[in-house]
Amino acid sequence: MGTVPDAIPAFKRRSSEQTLERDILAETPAYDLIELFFFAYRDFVSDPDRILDEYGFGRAHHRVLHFVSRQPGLTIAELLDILRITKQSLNRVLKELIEKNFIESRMGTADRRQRLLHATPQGHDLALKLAKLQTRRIMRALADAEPAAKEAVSRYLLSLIDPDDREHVKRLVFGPDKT
Amino acid sequence: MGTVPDAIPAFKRRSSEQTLERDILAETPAYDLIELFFFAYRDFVSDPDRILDEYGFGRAHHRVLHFVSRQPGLTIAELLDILRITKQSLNRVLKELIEKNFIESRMGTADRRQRLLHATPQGHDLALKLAKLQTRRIMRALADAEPAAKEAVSRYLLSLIDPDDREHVKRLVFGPDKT
DNA sequence: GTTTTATGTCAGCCTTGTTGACATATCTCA
DNA sequence: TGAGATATGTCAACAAGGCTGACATAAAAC
Repeated sequence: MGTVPDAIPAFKRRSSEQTLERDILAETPAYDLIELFFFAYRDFVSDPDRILDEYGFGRAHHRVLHFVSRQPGLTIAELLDILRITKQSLNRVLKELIEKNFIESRMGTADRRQRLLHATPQGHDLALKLAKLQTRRIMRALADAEPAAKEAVSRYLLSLIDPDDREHVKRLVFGPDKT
Repeated sequence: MGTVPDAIPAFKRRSSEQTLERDILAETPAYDLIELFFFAYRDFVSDPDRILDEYGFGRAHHRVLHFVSRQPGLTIAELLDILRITKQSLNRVLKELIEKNFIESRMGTADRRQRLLHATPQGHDLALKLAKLQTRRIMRALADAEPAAKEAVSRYLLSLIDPDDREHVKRLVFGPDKT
């Protein structure tokens, strides 16, 4: 089947490695991973929907609240960079989150043009509630897997991200301390 | 740090296992996996956007074309079940795909009320082009990883899906033959 | 003091989701 | 065979959350 002769076992590579190489060259579509990613993400983001509905929020609000709650003092520019939307789109949902007292916007101290965003106690509560909900799903999935799976999945997801952004995301996700 | 004494090494469990258990009990948010999933999906679905634009299509068209191309003879009902949208939403994009000759709708033979959807050659070409684009990203990510990563990632994504849907998705993704 | 930067805001448009109501053809079953 | 269920199509209205373009303000930077 492969291009490597069977005669010399030492030269025989593992089957998955052969498969990988063949797929890269032929670009055989990875339908399984494409579709599983679609279905998994669909269900993953749907968990918080019910709760958000109760507050009159949508997924856009969730994303904003999540990152502000995770990184107190986040600026508008940084948030725009994370979400990759326009400031007009951001402003619509951010305004609502501020009006309903889930997020607070403080003037920057070093640079007074900046707005430093902070979640209010109410905002942190909601963000945590939603994160726990998604964590439950993640933990259930990891419980089925080998202990090494979490590391493998993390690496894989990180490698899917645009190379230019990878360092940025690493700092964001794992903290600026970790090398 | 742990609750298990260091004195008897045999009782010491692996660190990742301890971590997992603690996180399940305390529901410590899995911020890393939550956020990596967000960033990875953001970049993953953005690849096809440019190409779709050239055809005047959006992501909704992509999803429809993908599943029809993958499963010739798919019915409207089955497609609605996969995408979890309303028939009105589906119809809008499906109509455009049919008008522009990327998808063909044939009357069912056994049940003539059904529409059996098929990608045209043009439709298959576009679907394949988009799938290859996403596959390139996936393969680059897997190339960084150990050979066992693909299996681990597949399992993880599948386990993230709602339990009720898992069998359905399995059949869809891996084919109805595989047990 | 001029220019650049960070943010806010108005107005309008697009895609893609929603609900509700109703029409048609076909199948199923008593 | 005739009543009801089913698969699909369609009209209308609406909402969320993207987008562009234009313009305003305050503060920083040079």
